[in-house]
Parts: sequence; C-alpha cells; structure tokens
Amino acid sequence: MTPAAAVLTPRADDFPRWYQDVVAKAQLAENGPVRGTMVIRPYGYAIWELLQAELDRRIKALGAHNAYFPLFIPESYLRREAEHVEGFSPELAVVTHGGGKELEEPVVVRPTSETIVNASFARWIQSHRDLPMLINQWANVVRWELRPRLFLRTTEFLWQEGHTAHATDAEAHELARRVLEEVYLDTMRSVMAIPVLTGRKTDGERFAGATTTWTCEGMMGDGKALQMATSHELGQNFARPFDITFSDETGASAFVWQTSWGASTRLVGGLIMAHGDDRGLRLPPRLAPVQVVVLVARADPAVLAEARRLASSLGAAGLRTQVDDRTDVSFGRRVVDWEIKGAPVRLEIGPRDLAEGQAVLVRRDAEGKEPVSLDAAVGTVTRMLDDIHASLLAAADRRRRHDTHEVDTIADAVEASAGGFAVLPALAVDGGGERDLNAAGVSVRCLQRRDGSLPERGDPVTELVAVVARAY
RNA sequence: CGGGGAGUAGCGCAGUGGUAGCGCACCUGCUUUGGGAGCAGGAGGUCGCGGGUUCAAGUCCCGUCUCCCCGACCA
Repeated sequence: MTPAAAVLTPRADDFPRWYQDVVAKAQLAENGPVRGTMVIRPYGYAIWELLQAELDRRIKALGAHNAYFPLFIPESYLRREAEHVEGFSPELAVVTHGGGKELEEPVVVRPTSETIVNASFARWIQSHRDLPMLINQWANVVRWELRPRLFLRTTEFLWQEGHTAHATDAEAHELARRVLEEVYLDTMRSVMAIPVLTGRKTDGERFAGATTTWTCEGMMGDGKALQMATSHELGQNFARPFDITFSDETGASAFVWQTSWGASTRLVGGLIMAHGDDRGLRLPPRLAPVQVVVLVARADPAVLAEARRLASSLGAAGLRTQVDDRTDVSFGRRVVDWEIKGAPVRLEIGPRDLAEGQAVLVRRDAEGKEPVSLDAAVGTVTRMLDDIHASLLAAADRRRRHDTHEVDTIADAVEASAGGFAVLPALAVDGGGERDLNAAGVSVRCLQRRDGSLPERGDPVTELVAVVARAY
C-alpha cells in the first residue's frame, strides 16, 4: 500500500473526489466565501504565472499588444449584438447601485470584453493603415455559475482575451486559425504536454456572437473532454453595431472583420486532470514551480552543505530548484508532499550518499530510483526534465488514441463516450443527431477533417468527422 | 420554483432529554528521521440564528437563514 493511497481518493474510485483532493492537498486553490469564487494559493498561482508567461510570449510573437479595459461595462453595450447578449444574460453579474445610490443605467461585470473593446476600436481605427489591430488583455471575468468546480468552472476566473480587427474576412480567418495553432495548440503540446484535438465548433456550441468558433479539446484522465481554448471569427457582427469602419486604399468606407480568442485558469484544471495519478499531481517540467527538489534525508551539517551546493549549481544551470531541509518533518512525509505537488524530479541526499559522492535521483513520472554522481547531477537532471516532458506527452497521447473509438451511429457514439472520445461522420450529428447526443449527456466537441486537420470553408460536410464526448 | 439532505473545534465527523466528544491538523517537550514516526502533555466550542416546551435542550416543537444533491429552467 503506497502512503499516498491514505491521502488521496484513488482516481478509479471517484475521479471528481480525487480532483478535489489534489487541488486541496497540493495547496493549489480553495473556495472563496461567495459560491463559485476561488482563492488561488501561491503554489497554484505559480503554475498559472508560468503558463501565463508562455502564452503571453506567443501572443506577442503574433504581433499583439497588451492593453487593459474596464471591469464595468454599460449594460447597453452588451445589448448591441443580439446573439451575444442572449448568450450571456443568464450568467451576468449586474451592478445596480454605486456610491449609495441606484444607478441610472446598470453596469455589468464583464463576462468577456468584445463590446467594450470594440467601442474603443471604433475610435482607434480610421484607415486601412491602422489595420490589422491586434490587442490582448489579461483580466478577470465573471460568469455566474450554478455548478462551480475549482479551476474548471468558477464564477470569477482569470484569462487572456485577444481582440483583433482586419481589413478582410480572409485575414481574420487566417489569424483565428494561427492563434489556435501557434499560441494554443503549441502551448498545450510543448508546455503543458497535452495532445489536444483542434477543430471547429458546431453552430450549437459556437460562441455567442461569432460566425465560427475554433477549439482545442483535451482528453482528461477519466476520458472526458475539456475545452481548453477557443478562437472565434466574429465576421462583422460587432463591427456593424459598434460602427468600426475604415477607409480602404480607394477611399471607400468598409466595416472591419474581427476575431477574439481566450484561454483561462481552467487550463490549470486541465493540467491536473490530464497528467495526475493516484499519487497526485504530475507537472510537466516547464510549468513546475519547483522542477527539482533536493531532499535532505537526515539532519547532518555535511549533508546539508552538500545539498545546498548541489541546489546552487542546479539553479545556476537555470533549473527551478528548492532544498527541502525540513528535517523536523519525517522523510516519508516530505516525499509524499512533493509527489502530491508533482515536482518532476527529486534528488535525495543523506550521509550514505555523501560517502559515495552521489545522490539518489527519482523522477515523478516513473517508478524506481537511480544513483547519480554529484558531478554529473546537473547534466543528468537537465536531460531528464526534457525526457519527462516527452514521456508525459507520449503517455497522454497513447491514452487519447486508446480511448478514442470510431463509430458510425449516434447510439454507438453515446456508448463509446462512456470511456473516451467517439469519432463519427459529421453528417450523423447534423440536425437531430446532435440533439440526441446532448440528451444523452454527450456533446460534439469539434468537427475535423478525416485526418484530424482543420476543416476549410469549402469542405463538404460529407468529408468531415465529428469528435464527440462527455465534457466538463 | 419542486423534492431530498446537512449546519457541532481549522478540516472531516459522532453524539436518540442529564458533565460537548473522536480522527486529522495545531502548540510544548522528549525520542525519532533513507517512503505520511512514537510517547507524554496542551490549547481550541455563542452546537447556524431566534423563540418555545422542560427541573434540565446539541438532542423535542415552531420559525428563520445558509449550504449541498436531484429535478425543472437555460445552453
């Protein structure tokens, strides 16, 4: 019996309970006093900051600039786009009083910022020389949730939202897809080690106000899907009501074509559920606040000195390193702590190791330990971190393939969705098929080409497949 | 909105009218420390709130508030 079994509910017993246990025991987050709100604890926030930095770098590489727009939005702004307000009104938080008086016009707490950003775009954009305009903001948003779950669905969450304006439909289309692949898909694979599917949402699943929604869908440890990021083509749906026009090269006035796209703290939940095991979190090295923990086995001055020297050279090599010298806490307790927290690599060092000029190297994603000489430790650990990323990704990919089943009918798709994804001809979910799926608790996650690539606009539905699953 | 549960120590819970408890966590000391250590001592409570019955209420009655689950609504 592994000690961790006494700490966490095994995943097979009760996956949601396991998830809650990990979030609590790894000290990632806890519930806030208002239902649906979340306190993100320092360790959880450190993961988010690392992820944020990766996304931010890629967003800026697209040519986008960060800005900040207000939390409060005039209610009238939301009403300007019919589908948009209809989609969001059930989950709006509305402020009716301020300064001790009832407001003449209520303000809503942003559920997303299309409207208020576009009110600025209308002023900022005059000429085709102002285009394309690529703006991103990091912010909190509020969507009143009835069934909240930490990180996955909270009433208030943190995210980035990109908003762009272009001279042509084709340009907006291309940008929405570049964001999906160059920002989101790439971050998920090469930072989060999660092999997501990409595709187009059905009309029923599309963002309120968008003409097309593109999505990244990940498979969690229980076979359910998680929508991990979306990128929308807005057409001219907002340009018209907000009057965002520009003079083109010929001097003619035209409405801009737009996109918007976002990824949130939900990704942290996805990270937990995609890689975690019965011993806790397993963090991909690029998102691990502590990549290497140097664990002092016994309270011994010589051991402690060596541990610190080792940590210092690991740190100098650019690895996020922490010495655990809490020798007033038992060794076993500290090992379990770091396993729950998902630190990718442990280096254990005690008097016996010191005598041999070595440390004991343990990787979180595999069984077994091996000695490593102190001289070689930095190089070995550095290589091992890359290898851990690769094997987490490979394992997740293997599981996704294994739990994805090709089927032909809605009934078979529902059955297959009990333990993973089902792929069936897109024609089958056209019209009534999607309703039947939804009635069974299964949803269309995305539409793809048969080879898994993104559909093009001209693709006939007969050439596409639908990926369906139960989802968070 | 309908139905069903639950509010007792930081967390999880027991307590069927008679001194408010247990596990974990916390504090102190000693012994420990290579996979959640042991022993001893200690601190911590308006039992959700208000009223009532009773010699006596965490427990029974009435009211009220909050939270959770299922359904409905919504998507």
